[in-house]
Amino acid sequence: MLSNTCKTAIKAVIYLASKDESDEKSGVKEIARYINASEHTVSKILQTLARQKIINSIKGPTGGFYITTKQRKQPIITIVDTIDGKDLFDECGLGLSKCSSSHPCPIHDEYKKGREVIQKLFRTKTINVLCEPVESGLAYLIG
Amino acid sequence: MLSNTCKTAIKAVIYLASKDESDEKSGVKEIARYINASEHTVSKILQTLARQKIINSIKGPTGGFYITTKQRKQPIITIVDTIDGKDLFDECGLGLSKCSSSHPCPIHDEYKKGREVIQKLFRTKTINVLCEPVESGLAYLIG
DNA sequence: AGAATAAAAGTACTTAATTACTTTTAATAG
DNA sequence: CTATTAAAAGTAATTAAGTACTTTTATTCT
Repeated sequence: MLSNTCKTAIKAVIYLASKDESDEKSGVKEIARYINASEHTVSKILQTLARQKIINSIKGPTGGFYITTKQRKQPIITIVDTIDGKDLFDECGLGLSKCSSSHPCPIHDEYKKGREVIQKLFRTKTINVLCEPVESGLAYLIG
Repeated sequence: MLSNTCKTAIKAVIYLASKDESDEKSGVKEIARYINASEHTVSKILQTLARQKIINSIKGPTGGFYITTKQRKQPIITIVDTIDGKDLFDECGLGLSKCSSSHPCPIHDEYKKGREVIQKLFRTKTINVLCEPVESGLAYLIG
């Protein structure tokens, strides 16, 4: 469903959002180590997200990436849209080019039903929600 | 969700299954032209499917690919499993490695709900079902 | 049997996705 | 104001997915 890059993006954002202080900054090295991904990959992804104002970045010593309280209220779909593109949830399940609601393929409606559950999930659940189990630590999720 | 190769596979099988006669054989050229895909790609895919006995092939003149009445009763998932692999529907929606039903991530249950609608669809709908609108022709679907 | 046909199979090429490396720029601390 | 730190940005290398080409093998028809 989601690309690997997008999954890494979500993990990195979860890590940032798991910080108690809204302005606590994390370096790429630290994040990459924790989520077990390549430093280079993580920095590329976080740069992209920062450009879209989904997270923030500060250069220089004591710099790093962080996410504000307000930004934590964004739905997860903002990450997905930025990394995987906006039409991930719009295509026919079988890739039939001429399938549409007015000319549906035999599985159109049922596929749509499933897809919409997932889409709604990404639209309504916020980044905050992903950090809920933070009391018991996030290691079991993204470590 | 499905890879492009897998979508092409499904289209090719729909084309085969749209033939009235169970033993009516179609050549790669004809199939590829109809579903608007590369001949080479289509033949690779069909060879794979034939090896898995999802469809059949006969060499030589008057040869080609075909699908029996019995094979048309197979669920679509057999194609998906063969082309995209068996664990397409088993992963966590966010790619969190340690997410599981006993240690679910915050969106685990809801994501699973959506995924299972789609999975069930592929498990229960047969190849036959995809050809139901055959009376009005398949052109609007795969042409 | 020999020629012709069409899939099988193996190989090579192309493109896109992912990962790695290098240089530049901004910010801070001494 | 210089050195250091860390992200930004651009480039290059790798990997995987998809597409193209070539040779082989089985089958049928003459």
